[in-house]
Amino acid sequence: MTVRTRFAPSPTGYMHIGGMRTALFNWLWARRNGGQFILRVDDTDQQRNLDEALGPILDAFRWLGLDWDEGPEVGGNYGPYFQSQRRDLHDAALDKLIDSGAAYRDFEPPEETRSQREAAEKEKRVYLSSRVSVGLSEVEVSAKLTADDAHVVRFLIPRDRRVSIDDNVRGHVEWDCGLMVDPVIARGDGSPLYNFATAVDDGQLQITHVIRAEEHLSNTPTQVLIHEALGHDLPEFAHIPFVAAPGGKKKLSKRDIEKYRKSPAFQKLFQLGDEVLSATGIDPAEQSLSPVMVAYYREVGFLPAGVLNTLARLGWSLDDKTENMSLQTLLENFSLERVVKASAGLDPDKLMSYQSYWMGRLSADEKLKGCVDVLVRAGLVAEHPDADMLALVDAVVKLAADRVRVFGDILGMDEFFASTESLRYSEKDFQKRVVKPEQAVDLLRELRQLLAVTDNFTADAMHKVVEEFIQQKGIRFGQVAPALRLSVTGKAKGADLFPTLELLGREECLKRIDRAIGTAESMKVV
RNA sequence: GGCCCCAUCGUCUAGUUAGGCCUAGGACACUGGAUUUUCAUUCCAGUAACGGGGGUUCAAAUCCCCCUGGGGUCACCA
Repeated sequence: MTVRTRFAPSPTGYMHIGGMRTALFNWLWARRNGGQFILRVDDTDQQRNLDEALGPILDAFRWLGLDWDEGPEVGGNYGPYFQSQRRDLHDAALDKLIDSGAAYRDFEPPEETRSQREAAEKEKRVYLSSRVSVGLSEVEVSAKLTADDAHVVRFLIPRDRRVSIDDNVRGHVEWDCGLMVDPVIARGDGSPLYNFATAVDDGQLQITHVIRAEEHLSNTPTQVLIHEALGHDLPEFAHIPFVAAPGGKKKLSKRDIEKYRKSPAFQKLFQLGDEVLSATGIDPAEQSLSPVMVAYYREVGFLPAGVLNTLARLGWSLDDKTENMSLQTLLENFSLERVVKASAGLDPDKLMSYQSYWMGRLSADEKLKGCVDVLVRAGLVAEHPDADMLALVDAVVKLAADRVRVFGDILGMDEFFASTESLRYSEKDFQKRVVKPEQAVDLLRELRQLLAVTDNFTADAMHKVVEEFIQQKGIRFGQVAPALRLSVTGKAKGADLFPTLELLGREECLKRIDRAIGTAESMKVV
């Protein structure tokens, strides 16, 4: 039998990173077994703007390179792939269940049901459906239907049974039906509810493996029972652990973003993200983007490979030592057997480590393209840059290769793209390395004269000049380099100093040094 | 609270199905050192875990029981 897996997102306007991991495992399992991966959109609730709500989800799949064999945009033989358009299927299944007596129309007022439930809770007794409507005769039921009495359809739980599954991750799990409430499977108007619609759809779509997050485990007995009543072959189940928040054990959730912002484990990621996002004109506080969403990583300049690698290693391992895995490697080795049972916290440090690894293996062309893209978005480089600009960016990227872990890091090297006037100095560092040290400004002035007259303004030549200068003065390199770097780049850290000077060019360097000297002196006077 | 799930370094994990090769391996993070005339990179080294208690056995991280702890879920949401 062909393996068929599915991912069934509700169109929420964003793709959750944990959901993406579930989707990845589904995709991997289908592809590994030469089967099909299906995207079904669970939009039972009337969606306001489907494009807006579904677009970001499909974008996330495309970005990561996960294709789907059936679903939105591509169609397929088991469609429609929007749950809202499958109503006739649900209706037919509902009729079947009612006719066979597996489900019943419940006319009990909701308030009554609720108060019974509350009473049971108060008395610490298990609540079970009253089933008063089950005793109604056919004539009574049709009378009530004709009178348009409000009702819901409930599935009749066989209370004398136990349901069990042999979960591909969790092993044998069993439930006592005698403890289960008859679940509502459809509203009075016949519109289906999740547990029911899912069973109908999974059956009709011939899904062989339901791979989903652990929080769905408690829905499983109901769905199994509905599958049975509908005469479906039961799919295999695999309940994978959910993705937890960094440093915690709780499910990673969009609602807790503000909490995450303050969490030490998340700090560095947020800081990086805030810098890149605000530089590219996105307000990070607006919450339209956060590390809970896949799009966040794309905007900050992560690589699909880095994100994919991180996701795959969250709850799964190939063996006792393999860490860096491409999608291809994952594809060749993925197995449900090696999925871990315990929930796993997303670790931003490890994410960054995988990311750096894959960034390091990226071709020069792709790296350049990614960096240019961010620079353009940040307005540091004009759209459709000319060859000179491309060459400059390329040179910067190569010069600072180790520093560009995500494309957004290139924004931290704005000194190469800023003019003398617009270059910003880190005030604190400027004080510390230029203003405060005794002779810093004097040394800088002398050095400036030397740099102004070297034959070639190359890294090597400059290196030699500075070398001779400090020997002659009897000082250490550390007494001139920091001030020089700060004057020219505005920062205390950066790529190799001399190649940086060369890249900036003599004229620009001298202007910046002059500006720095001027600024430092005016500060000293005050 | 009911039901269900889970439990190895700070974190992600290997080892648990077939008990001995485990004085518990790897990775990230952290600390120290080397290289780098700055920062970063790179390299080397180090710190660091089987939640507790009972069994079974010649032998238990691995099997059984209990406890503790953590988590998920309990809608006419999906």
